[in-house]
Formats: sequence, structure tokens, C-alpha cells
Amino acid sequence: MSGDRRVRRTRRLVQQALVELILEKGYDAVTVTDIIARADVGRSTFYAHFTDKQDVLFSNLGELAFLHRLPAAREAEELFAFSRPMFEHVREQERLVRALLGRRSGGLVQARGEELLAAVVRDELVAAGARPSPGLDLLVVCVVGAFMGLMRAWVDGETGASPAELDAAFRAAVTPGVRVALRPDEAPRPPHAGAGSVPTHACAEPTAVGD
Amino acid sequence: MSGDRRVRRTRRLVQQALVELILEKGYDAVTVTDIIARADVGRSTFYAHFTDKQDVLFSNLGELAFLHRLPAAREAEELFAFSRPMFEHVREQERLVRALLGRRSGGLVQARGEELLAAVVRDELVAAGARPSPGLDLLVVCVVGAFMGLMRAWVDGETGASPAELDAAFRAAVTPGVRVALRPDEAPRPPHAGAGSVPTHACAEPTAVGD
DNA sequence: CCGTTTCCGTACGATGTGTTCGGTATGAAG
DNA sequence: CTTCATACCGAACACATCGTACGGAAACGG
Repeated sequence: MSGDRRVRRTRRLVQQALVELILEKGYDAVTVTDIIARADVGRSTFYAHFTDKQDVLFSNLGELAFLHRLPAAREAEELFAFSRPMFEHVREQERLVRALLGRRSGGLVQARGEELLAAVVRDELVAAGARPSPGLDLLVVCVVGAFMGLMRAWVDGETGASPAELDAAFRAAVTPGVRVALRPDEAPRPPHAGAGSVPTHACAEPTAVGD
Repeated sequence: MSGDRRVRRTRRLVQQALVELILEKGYDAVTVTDIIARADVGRSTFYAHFTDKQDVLFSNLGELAFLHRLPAAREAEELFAFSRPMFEHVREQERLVRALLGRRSGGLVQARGEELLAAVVRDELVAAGARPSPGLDLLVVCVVGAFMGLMRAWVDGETGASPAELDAAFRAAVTPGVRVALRPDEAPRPPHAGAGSVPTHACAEPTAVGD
């Protein structure tokens, strides 16, 4: 079904070459000429399979589609069930993800990842009882921003934390805020919130900062 | 001290041209040739002032240095005092910031902005009593990620919220988590999130909250 | 084994980059 | 106003990259 063996071979070589080169020079610095040289593939052959550099990048994106195969959070008890498996998965596919999601990538995949993740987070929150609203969307943006921030920092080697620690940090940072948002009866929050005060104590959660 | 009037003129023209072009075509699509054409400036003149496109971009960054001139948060009562003024400022300097921070920019300024902001946030948290630690740095990453996420979403027109609403959303999302983190003595628990079952419900029931 | 598809290699025009250089004109100082 | 420095122009340059084209060689699938 995958057609010719030569085709598979060529595509694989090109994709691998791009990943290697991104890790070495950063996405922007990689040229098509570099890629075909590293992949040992003719120029015309490259353009027979891909339109440009970005096309190769996205063709590698199937790996990230595993988001959809995550345990359905509606059935799980905890929110953001994607977090831990995600960090674990990233550690396994380290090279690829480092190339695709790190600051060395062009930020293109980053944006795509944020979109996918935003959909997941939004679904989870709605399933948990949040009412769809502009305010919810902003919350989703914050949650996704926090997660992707951690991911970037990790992938770029700015922290040596383990997946478990990252997962814990993520949850510790966002869960309290989300809990508050999920309780519309306690602190009725019309979208017209003033910049003032937020309900002080949500509920003490584990993981103090300085351990 | 700014020297020749011709110099100021040229630099201004070039910077303005780049901003305009980013808004029209996106950072990546803008060429030096485009810039000098729009600015009506000789090629050699351009390279006499800037090394390349990116240099022009960063030269426009003085605007973002206003971070340092923000009201010292140590003296203010509330955390993240930068938030509201930041959103307000962005609305005023809309064109420039949209060009520099939006997804149409190369992500370069974005990274720079995250660095600056991370320093500010970290200082605030330390001043508020957090002990410097790897865990704190992760929290900072989350907070900055959330903020920058909101900023991007806003600048890219994904939300029509007002500065006040964005500020409120930001605070609502991160403040509870930060508050918990600032209380290291209350719940001394090792950050060893169990693989199998994480204690999900700390205070309230699975919060089947709707309305 | 044979027809089809893919690949190679090379060359091409187009576009962008960053530099050089002689001549011009604009600014600032006296 | 004169003088002098220097910033600017404009054109040309060598170089790199892109995307396309084409004929012949090689590998594939049946």
C-alpha cells in the first residue's frame, strides 16, 4: 500500500536528514541543499516528494498525533491526563521532539501543537463541567501556554527535571486555578472580572515549591 | 548624542519599514531588499547601520524594555503587577507589538520577551517569600507561558477580550497555584507523583460542576 | 522478463545576500 | 558662508539558495 520501496526509502532518508540537521544547526539555518546532501538524494528527487523544507517538517508530524490516542480523560478521574504520558513519550522520542518542538524549530510545529493541545484541554474542562465561554477559552490558553512552556524549557535543556517532576510542576501550577474556575457557585465570576482579588485559598495541594 | 540627523532618519525609516512589512507579509517573507525598497534607502546604507534583518528587529526592542520601569512589585501588595499595564501598553503600541510578538514574527522576539518576563516573575516570587529552587523555576516557566500564551492569542486576534479581562483571566488562572506554592510549610509532600493513581480530589468532589 | 516508475546528475534562471567603491549631498562646526 | 567630515547613493560584484527541466540509468512490481 505504501507503494514503491524506493519512495519509502527516499522519504525516510530526507526526514531523518532534516531532523539531524535541525539538531545541529537549528531549523532556520537548514537549507534544502543541506538536506539532500545529508540524505544523499538528488535535488529533483527531493522536489518530487516535498514542496519545501516546511513540508518535510510537517510530514514528520504523525508522531504527535498520538494525542488522540490518549486515555479519554472523561473516564479518568484526574484532569489533564495527557500531561504525564506526554512528558514520558517525549523522553522516548527525544531526538525527534527536540527537533520539532524546541526553540531550534521554526515555531511552526509549536503552533500546531498548541492547537491540538488546546482542543484536548478544552474538551476536558467542558467534560469536567465548565461552561463554554470566552472566559473558558482564555483559561485554556493559559493552561496550554504553561504546558508548552514547560515542554520548551525541558526540550531546550533549561531544566533537568524528570517527566514526573514536570508533570507535578504543571499540575501544581494550573490545577488550583482550574479548580476555582470549575466552581461557579462559590465565586460567581461574570466575564467582567475586575483586576482585583482572586479567591485566596482554593484547597491546599501537594508539592510546595521549595523542596 | 544621537549624532547625525541623517542617521536617525535612516534608522527610523528602516525600522518603520520592517514593522509595516511584517504586518503585511510576516517576518519570514520579508527580505532586506523589501525593506530598503520600502524605506527608500540604499542597500549599502542599510548594511552600514544593521547587520541583517534580525538586527533591525531587535533594534525595535527598546519598546519592550519598559518592563524594568514597572512599579516595583515588592512594594505593591498584589503579585504580577506587570500584567495589567503590560496589556494596556500593548493595546497602545498595537501595531508594533503585533509585528514583534505575534505569530507573524519569527519567534525570536518572543523568546527574548519570555526571558525578560521570566526574570521579573522570578524576582516577584522570591520577594514574596518563595525559596529559589528548581521547582520555583518550573513554576516561573508555567506563569510566563500562560501570560505569553494570552498575549499571543490576543495579538493574533484569537480573542476580543479587553486588557482588563485578559489581566483577570491571567490572574485567575495562575494566582491560586502560586498561592499554594508560596506556602511551603502547609503540606509537606514529596513531589513524587505516583504513576498509577494520583490523588485527584484534594478538597472537593470530582466537581461535577455545570449550571 | 519487461514495462513502469523512480532516481540521478546537471544545468538553468530567478532571487536574495552581503560587500565594495567612487561620486554626491547633507549635516555640523567654525 | 565656508569648510570639512561623513552619511548616503547606486551600481556592480561574487556567492548562495531556490525551484524547475530533461535525458539517461537504475530499481521496482508483476
